[in-house]
Amino acid sequence: MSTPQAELPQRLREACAACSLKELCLPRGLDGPDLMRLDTLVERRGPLHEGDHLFRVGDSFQALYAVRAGSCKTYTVDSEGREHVLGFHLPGELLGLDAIYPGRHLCNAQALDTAVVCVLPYEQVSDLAGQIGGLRAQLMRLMSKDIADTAALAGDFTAEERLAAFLNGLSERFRQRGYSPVEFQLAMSRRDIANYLRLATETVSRVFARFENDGLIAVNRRSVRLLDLPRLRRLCAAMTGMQG
Amino acid sequence: MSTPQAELPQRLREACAACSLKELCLPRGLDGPDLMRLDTLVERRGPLHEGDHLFRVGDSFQALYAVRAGSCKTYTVDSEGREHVLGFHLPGELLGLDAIYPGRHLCNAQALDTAVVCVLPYEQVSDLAGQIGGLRAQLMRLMSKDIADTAALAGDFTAEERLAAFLNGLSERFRQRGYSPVEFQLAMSRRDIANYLRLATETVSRVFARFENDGLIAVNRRSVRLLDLPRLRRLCAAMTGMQG
DNA sequence: CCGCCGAGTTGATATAGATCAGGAGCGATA
DNA sequence: TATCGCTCCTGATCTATATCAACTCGGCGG
Repeated sequence: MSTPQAELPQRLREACAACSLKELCLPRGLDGPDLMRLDTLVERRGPLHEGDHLFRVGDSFQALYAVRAGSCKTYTVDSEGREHVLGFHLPGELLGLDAIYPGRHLCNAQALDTAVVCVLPYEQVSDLAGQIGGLRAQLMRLMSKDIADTAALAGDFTAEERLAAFLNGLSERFRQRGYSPVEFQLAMSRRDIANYLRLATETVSRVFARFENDGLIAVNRRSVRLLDLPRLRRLCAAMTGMQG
Repeated sequence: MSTPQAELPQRLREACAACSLKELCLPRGLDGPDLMRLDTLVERRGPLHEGDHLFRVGDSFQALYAVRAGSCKTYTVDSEGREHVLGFHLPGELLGLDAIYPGRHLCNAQALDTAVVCVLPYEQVSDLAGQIGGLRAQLMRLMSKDIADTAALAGDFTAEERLAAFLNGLSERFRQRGYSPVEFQLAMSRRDIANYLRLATETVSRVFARFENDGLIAVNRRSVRLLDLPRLRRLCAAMTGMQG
């Protein structure tokens, strides 16, 4: 049933980038013709440059996006002017799921660095999902995972638990993509991390410093090395336990 | 295209209860035969009594549940023993969406009072969603809404904003179900509310008291009357703005 | 190469909300 | 009706994290 990535049609292979979109297509018995049909839907967009917006609050919802290269953040600015970062999106991850219900985007999506995305026109993907059970199942799974992840983030945890979970989550995602799970560059500023974790930037700085003092990590500006993954995992076990 | 509720087959009509499951079936061009097919999938379960569990963490995921009568909470207990309430579910609302991805339940679901639920076997519902575009679209919409709601809850807001949004959300949900949007009984304890909003129970008590002093609400134990809905809405505008 | 500017860090202080402690109301049980 | 056992409320403190303030560092333009 499973199809090695090399057999994916071209645009789709690009969209997949060793990621959740690969999951979207591969492990559920999509065969050549099915993949070809999905592939023909995919358009490429970009490159976006740092700070460019992929979509903004209020934009009509037409398509889901899969990050192909670079990274994005999604965020809102509330009526008091506070910025809330909803998520960071690495290659292969899907953007825009929250816009399906209202039919317009509820958040802004902005490139954190030079980024390329694949456009998945929603109506057509949905139609195809009607015909291909594996695609439908995988779409539901991705949305389901999004719900669980967001719920974990919504929980009541300390600054240390939250930052540990953040680093652990990034590590896991890099690992899945074939990059080092213990040494990587952060694409986002301290301010973005803080807004994501509901902390002040100063608190993020301080917890980074504390982790470094404790020998958990080595951090310099945006480059991070995880020195004690097991201990980091234990620190955030309570939080990751909610994500499955 | 739209079908008035009276035309729904019996079990489905029960499952709907003037709610999101009604949305699931009605407004998207499901006709009589389609509805009949969905109806035959629905089984009823209950009554559950206060404190009974509908499912528990780790249970194999077989079905989604729609509350038909009464109400439920979903919650987790983390490795430190802290309880996190993920949501409260009124008649018509769907439970268990977060379990699709991992194939097992990530949270516990417990009746807050005497409750009846409808069981929607997931595989069969998914198959049917493949055949009926309107059902598929509506399932996606419900999951999408769940993502947006959870993201709003995950945001960084004050105790007052959070409690105001909680009351406002309940009001809205009661209104949609044909009940009074300004006078209702809370099915959940202060402790549950606090765990849901990431506050201490004492803080919930105090904010209730403050709201009452300010003439916003009248509250006595679990009965609540909203006296100034516009002002309440303004208090939580920042938060509800994230939900669409 | 210098000087600027924004990002990040670090220290001092403030505060929202937690925790601790006690008491009041209310329903269930006998 | 008395007593237990909750849930809820209220006051007194405590604390994790925010806020305010100053400084450092590294990159970039001129």
